[in-house]
Amino acid sequence: MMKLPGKTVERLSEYRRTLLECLNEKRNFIFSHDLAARLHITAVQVRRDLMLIGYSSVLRKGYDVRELIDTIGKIIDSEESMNVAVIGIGNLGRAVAGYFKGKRSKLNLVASFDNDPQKVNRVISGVKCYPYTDIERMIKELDIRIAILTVPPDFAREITEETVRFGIKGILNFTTIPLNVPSGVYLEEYDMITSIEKVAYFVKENKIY
Amino acid sequence: MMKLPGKTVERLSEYRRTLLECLNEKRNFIFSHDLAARLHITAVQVRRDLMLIGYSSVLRKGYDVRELIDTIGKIIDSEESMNVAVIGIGNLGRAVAGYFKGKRSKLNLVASFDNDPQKVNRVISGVKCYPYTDIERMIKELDIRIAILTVPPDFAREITEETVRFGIKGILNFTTIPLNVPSGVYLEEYDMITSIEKVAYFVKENKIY
DNA sequence: AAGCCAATGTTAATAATTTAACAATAATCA
DNA sequence: TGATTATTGTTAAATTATTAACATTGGCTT
Repeated sequence: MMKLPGKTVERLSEYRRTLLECLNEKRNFIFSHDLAARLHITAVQVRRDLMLIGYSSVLRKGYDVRELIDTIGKIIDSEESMNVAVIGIGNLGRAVAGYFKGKRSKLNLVASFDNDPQKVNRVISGVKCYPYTDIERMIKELDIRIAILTVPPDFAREITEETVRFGIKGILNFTTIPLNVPSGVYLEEYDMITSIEKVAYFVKENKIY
Repeated sequence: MMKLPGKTVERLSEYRRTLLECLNEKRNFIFSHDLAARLHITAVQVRRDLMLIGYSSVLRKGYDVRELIDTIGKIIDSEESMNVAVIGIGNLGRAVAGYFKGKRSKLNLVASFDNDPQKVNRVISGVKCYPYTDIERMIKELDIRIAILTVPPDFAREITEETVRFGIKGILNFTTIPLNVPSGVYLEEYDMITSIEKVAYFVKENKIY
């Protein structure tokens, strides 16, 4: 399987999320245009993405929800499950940890890290919290591949450098500090202020006050 | 000023954030390639975006940091400040509220909403929390234009319908439920699971275990 | 002060992404 | 059963976004 465009990967994740909702609703089949409508995109987009991953429905009663969930999993999930840690278990860190609960998928949240003595060595939002001094040991012991960074900005660069040195291969950075990582490490950054400012801009431009 | 592409708006927000960091570092001028490097994009991208907003540096000693911050503000901020509310003041809601603290900009977080009796009528992360029953009154009284949605998924659709009915013009949806809003209301959605799955996918594809 | 250098603004080219168009085909129904 | 409809997979076109190319210009050097 050729490497997919990032945009397509994102949508596949969204398709799966939506399909799982369908299962909840006891819907076993879904048309491309239904799936599209739920995600505010076009049916062509859906069909094209599924084409890219080589999925065919055969039936004309829409896609088999369960089957498609599986197919998407085969593409975007890793063979065995991958371990994840949240670094900085403040409000955002706990929110992230909460999102993992009850979520299927091959991603296991196996640890969090923080320095607050109130938190260290306790289970918070379902994950054990370790002190930063244990980070090297735990990354190796638990085979952690992905770090979700929710630390205060001042601390972001330092901790990133460490996690990378200790073997982390992917970072999702929620801090406001842009990071630099060596090649071979995948970095995804998200700044919620940017999203809010974007909303504000388009609200302003609509001028429907 | 013509309406800008969403991508450019996002980058402008990021430019400003970076420029504010520059001020912290007592840097008063910055070259396009410096700014670009900090954000992992190209210098051409920066120059092109600035061209779009009609900014010229005149100097060849880089952009005047303060001036550029102002210019970006003139483009992406609204004339008077715009009021924002966080709906659902759980972990994620508190994290969002925390991000607002110490942030300049024309966006004021003026309220949060929740139904937990532990939270209602108290100040949490710097904002007063109101019960959902007050939502109509407060949106109008405080002239709230933007809602940041951080409620449990089951509640997302219902509360969205209400906020829109009561006059909200922009929604940033952090829940896992895709929303539908009438035209005239701007909707931005972000699902952190998608980001994490994207990271996992590219880690897997790199295959540098 | 003349000439070089470095950085900019802008147009043109390229690449990526989305959308449109349409042929193919299973399901439906007269 | 045969025609019709609805939906799919896929190629081609259009759009959007990024990058390259380059002329311009202020500053610096000698």
